[in-house]
Amino acid sequence: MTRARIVETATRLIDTEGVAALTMRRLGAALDVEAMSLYRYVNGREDLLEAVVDALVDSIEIPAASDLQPVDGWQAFLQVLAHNVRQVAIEHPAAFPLIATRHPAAPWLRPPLRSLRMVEAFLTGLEARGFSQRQAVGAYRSFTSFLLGHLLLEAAMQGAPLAPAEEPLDEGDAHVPNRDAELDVREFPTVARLRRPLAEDHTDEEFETALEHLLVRLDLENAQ
Amino acid sequence: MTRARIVETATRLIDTEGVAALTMRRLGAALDVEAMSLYRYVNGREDLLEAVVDALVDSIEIPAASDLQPVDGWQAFLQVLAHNVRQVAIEHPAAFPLIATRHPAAPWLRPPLRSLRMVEAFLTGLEARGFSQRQAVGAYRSFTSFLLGHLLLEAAMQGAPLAPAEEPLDEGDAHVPNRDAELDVREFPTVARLRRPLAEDHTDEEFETALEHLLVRLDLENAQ
DNA sequence: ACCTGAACACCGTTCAAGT
DNA sequence: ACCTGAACACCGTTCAAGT
Repeated sequence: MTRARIVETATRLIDTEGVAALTMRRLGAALDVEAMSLYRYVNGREDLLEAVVDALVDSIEIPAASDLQPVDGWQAFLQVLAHNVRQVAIEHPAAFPLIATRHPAAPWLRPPLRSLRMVEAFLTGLEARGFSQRQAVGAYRSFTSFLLGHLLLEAAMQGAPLAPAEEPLDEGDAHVPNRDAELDVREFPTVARLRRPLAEDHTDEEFETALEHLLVRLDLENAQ
Repeated sequence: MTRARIVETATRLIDTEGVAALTMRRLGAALDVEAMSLYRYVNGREDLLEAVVDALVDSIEIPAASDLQPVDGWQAFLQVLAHNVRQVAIEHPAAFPLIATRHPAAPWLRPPLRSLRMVEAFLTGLEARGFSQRQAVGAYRSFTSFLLGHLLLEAAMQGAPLAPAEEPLDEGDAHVPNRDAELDVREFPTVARLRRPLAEDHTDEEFETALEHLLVRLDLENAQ
């Protein structure tokens, strides 16, 4: 029994059954131990969640110089890093929101790159590829905002089936928000008309093109 | 006692004491009523949270034609809308993450514009200002991603003081993540060096320039 | 019609006690 | 050194009973 093992199975429990299902007692059971034993390794539930987040962030692979072609510059660095973060988000759709939601220790540790190790690697990575100090810091800000927006949306859409369909109240049936199939064409004609294009899933291209645009933007700012 | 009043005080409770403090029993007490009474108006805690989110989303002001100058086009529409969403996020820093985290009813209801009314207004607003169907849908996607990333980061940074400082474990003191003041210069030299620029708060300009860039990008895509 | 008391199952957490 | 039983305070939720 180690803290690492606890964090591991906690992460798995979250990913398979949702954050709400992560209970000290259930986690204990999953580890064949009583809940109270966990308090030897973990400072309560909050500390456990924090540890899960830290482990997830630490599992993001940072592209080393050897991973990239010698000709590649910062663009390749950010490209690869972005996809590595995305991979973690996709692998842990239920746990990823925790990364976004829990307040980081310092105000400049921005999710999802919210660890000192991560920030250090990011900044040195960009400075090594020609960014000035201000440019590197600015890129850290834009890059994190970009990742958070896209990946949280992606994760939220994945987790949908986990939420048990809720029954509407008996009373007030009149104003239950319309679900999927039954859409009030009178009240929302435009949504009804654009139903098809709205329903299409373009997550991959969206991420790709938004990333591309961010890189262009950074390039322009650096040239100025 | 109405559902609206319940949702209202629930929102206030969340904003002042955090989501974890929103308990059926405490909410009841805040309304001078036993917790069980709430079940007449609300289908359990989950339904209540959903209602809080819906109310927040509905409170976002959508710029009407009369709010804008006649010469203003879609750019002004998106500018004003973006700032209105941001205002709600800033007024409810603790509640805003709920908007981002809870799965919307339909996969194309993207936070933070996650209501039919909102999507309808957004799409008609853009179509009325010259967007094609595809362009309007594309803009809905980029715009929501942009808002989510920026506003969630902003909200997360605001809420920081709410989180009670956690004591590190007695054992394993060696690898407690360094907090603010005591930063290991050896291990994280670049972060230490860029300490100053990193600590600066540029939330406003960031939002402004990122929004500006998004508008430019949409303009380019529309021209193609 | 609206509120409540009592009850149940399930939490997080502490601590003295076991091995 | 590590795990546990018992206990406490606090949850969400149901339902029969009150007014």
